[in-house]
Amino acid sequence: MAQETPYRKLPQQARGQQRIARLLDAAECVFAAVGYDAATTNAIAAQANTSIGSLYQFFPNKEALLTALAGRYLAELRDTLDQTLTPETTELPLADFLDCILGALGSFLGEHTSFRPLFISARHPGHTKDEVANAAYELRQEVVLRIDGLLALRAPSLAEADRLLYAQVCVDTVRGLLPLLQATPPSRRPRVIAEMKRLLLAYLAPVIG
Amino acid sequence: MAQETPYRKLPQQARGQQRIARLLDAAECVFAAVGYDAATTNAIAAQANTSIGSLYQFFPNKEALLTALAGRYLAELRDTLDQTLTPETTELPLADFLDCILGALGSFLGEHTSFRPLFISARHPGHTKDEVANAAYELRQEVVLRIDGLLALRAPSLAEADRLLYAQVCVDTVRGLLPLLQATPPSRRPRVIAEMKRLLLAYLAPVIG
Amino acid sequence: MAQETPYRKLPQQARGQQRIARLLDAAECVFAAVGYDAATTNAIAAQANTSIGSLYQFFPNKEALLTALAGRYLAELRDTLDQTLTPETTELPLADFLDCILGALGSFLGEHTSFRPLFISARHPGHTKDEVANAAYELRQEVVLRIDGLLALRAPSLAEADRLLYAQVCVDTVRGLLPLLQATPPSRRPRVIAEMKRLLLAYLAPVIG
Amino acid sequence: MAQETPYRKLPQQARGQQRIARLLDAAECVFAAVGYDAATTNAIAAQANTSIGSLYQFFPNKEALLTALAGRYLAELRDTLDQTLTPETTELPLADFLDCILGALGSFLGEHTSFRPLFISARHPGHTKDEVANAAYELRQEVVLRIDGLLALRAPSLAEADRLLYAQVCVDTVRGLLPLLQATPPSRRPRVIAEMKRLLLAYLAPVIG
DNA sequence: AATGAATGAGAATTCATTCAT
DNA sequence: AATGAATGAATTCTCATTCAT
Repeated sequence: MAQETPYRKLPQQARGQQRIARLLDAAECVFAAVGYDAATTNAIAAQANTSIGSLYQFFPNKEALLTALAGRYLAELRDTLDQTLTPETTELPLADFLDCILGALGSFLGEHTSFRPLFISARHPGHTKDEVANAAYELRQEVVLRIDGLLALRAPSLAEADRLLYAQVCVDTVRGLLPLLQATPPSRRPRVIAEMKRLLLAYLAPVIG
Repeated sequence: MAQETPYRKLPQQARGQQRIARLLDAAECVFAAVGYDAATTNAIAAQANTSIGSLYQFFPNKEALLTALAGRYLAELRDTLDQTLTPETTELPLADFLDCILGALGSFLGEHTSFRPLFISARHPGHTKDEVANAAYELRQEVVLRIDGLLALRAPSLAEADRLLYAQVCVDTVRGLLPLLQATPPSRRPRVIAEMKRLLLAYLAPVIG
Repeated sequence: MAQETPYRKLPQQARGQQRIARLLDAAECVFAAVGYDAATTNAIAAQANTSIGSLYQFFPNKEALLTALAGRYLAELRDTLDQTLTPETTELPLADFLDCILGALGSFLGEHTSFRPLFISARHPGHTKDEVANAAYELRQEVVLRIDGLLALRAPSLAEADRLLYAQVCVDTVRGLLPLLQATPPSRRPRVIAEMKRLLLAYLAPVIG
Repeated sequence: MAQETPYRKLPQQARGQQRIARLLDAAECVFAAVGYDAATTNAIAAQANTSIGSLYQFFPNKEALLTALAGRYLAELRDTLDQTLTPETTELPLADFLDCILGALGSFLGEHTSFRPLFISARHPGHTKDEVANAAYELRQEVVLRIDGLLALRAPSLAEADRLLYAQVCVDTVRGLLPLLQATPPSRRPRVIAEMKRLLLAYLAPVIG
């Protein structure tokens, strides 16, 4: 889970920091537009208003952009979760607790559109080189661990293995339903979200107090 | 849903029929090994022990291989579902009913390992050219419609729109959980499957008799 | 100028003769539609409602189709010229004589649309493999020799070399002007043809009685 | 007549400018040797001592090379015509006037051997994608317009439409005769050129003062 | 550091021609 | 003879990555 830093060199100067941020913004934009495979490093450099040479000054290869982008998402995701999922959340009734979690995730997804493919993408066993899926896995695991932590507070008597399983099932269920949510016209999305909550509530209620 | 036949020409000779099958087998194999994007038509031809020219005699391009493969899966899937999901299934208690459905899908997935990526792959809004996701969508919709049909028999009083939504939620939930199942070591898979069933049962019980 | 017969084998049976004719018709059609280079032998076979195998039964390669087609044109051209350019033509005033020649060539071109590219195409020195240009050259030479023959009757005192040069200049001039004629909207074509005649008349009058 | 610049990107570095020139030289050479259709981009890159990647860095496709080459010819042609066809030329007797024009064109053709195929090539109606013919058309039209302009000075009383037609007839006549000139052994070329002049003079004398 | 030109392996696809049936 | 499947060299073009300036 711990990974080498994807950067070729950490720039000391502020200008470099900005350039990295611009490159990541560009990568986010291009990945979101055409997908990781179809994205070209030249297009990313162009989108960032830099030269391809500069891109490779900071990132050793295309995958490093993805990794760094995932890292940035991870940091932002942690921030969001830190702010919305406090230990007090644990005290809420289960339905409200779920609302909190789904709300936090939902707003994050809403604000980081290109995060969605990363969050959704599934690992295909065998495709060892599916960088997107690997990066996605790590991001989801972060959410899983958060939820696991909250469940631990809320239902201390649960066995650790069970708790982790419940958390994973919840996250993967949400992941599975996200495309349906996307494909649904906005007017009918609340209904889908309601189903999502009902599903998770029905699943968790028997095991969580 | 029905699409133009992806074949360039339907071979009149038996030899050609076999070669098409061999090419599809090869495509299945290569797609499963490295994914659609990374798969090369040359690799597929080689895997099929044919020349690249023969491949293009029957398939106008790489996408056609995927489409044809999805078509073959669809036909086989229909067969499997026809055999395992009879109207009588409807009479079973909900838990057994779910066992049937999940069992059918599970055995199909088990026998067609490279079908899984297709079944799992999600559409990323915006990537209009994501052929895998598009093909996957059609395959899943077939399952959705089957389940919808069964639900109609089982709970005739349900509104059609609700029924379809329930079916979609179930299928996408399973889709979401499949990677978890894959990533779980075989010894612990029964537990995951049990959770899957519990999840779906808890979701459906309140709305299905 | 004499060339090997382009046919792989001269079919004894009438059926084969017909098939050859059909193939040449098809080649004419396809060459006219997309040009020699872009024409594919498969397209020609398809247009002829035959199999590619049959095509190669009669023609050893693509060039042979062109050669045979040129041969057929040559025969037809000779027929046309035989009928329209009789020795009596020689007796006419020069203007009427030119009318005859241009009329004969014009009607032939009108009836054999795909003959035009062949007639027009120029040899590019150096492109030794420009089959179209080579075939075209032979066709034009036939016309040159005819005109030369007529000039010999009409102006017996001319030196042979001069006569041939005059004939060649006339033919190449017409060849040069044909694209202009084609590009001119039909309503204005008579004007272009009139210029063509004026040009040739002004050229020949001083040297031909 | 003005067309989009065929270049993919205008190189900012001097090195790139040189490389473009080298690539165009190579294209000129290869086109001249085997013709546009048979020329391969790899051969052009090799001839230019560059990698195929560099070629595509500057030219998006093979046609762009032709277009750029035609553009270069056009610029050079304009220069040549500017220098040789001054308004004073108009004052000369018609025979000398023709000498000037043919001389200018002749020397240009002599110095740019691979320009000839471009200048000669005819549009075949229907072959919409005949890039060579299209490029050739533009080059010839430049000459036509130049001659038209000179005729306007020389014979101001001519109707514009007539003038343009005369100019076109002259250019296409020359175009038609060029292959004959090429095919003639050098020793006899002056004779052919003399005929060419006699032809044009006889054509123009009645209409131009 | 920054730029962007240079590289070339590798991808998809075509098509003339051969050959098994 | 007829059919059409099989072949594979050849072609155009891409793009991750390196390197000279």
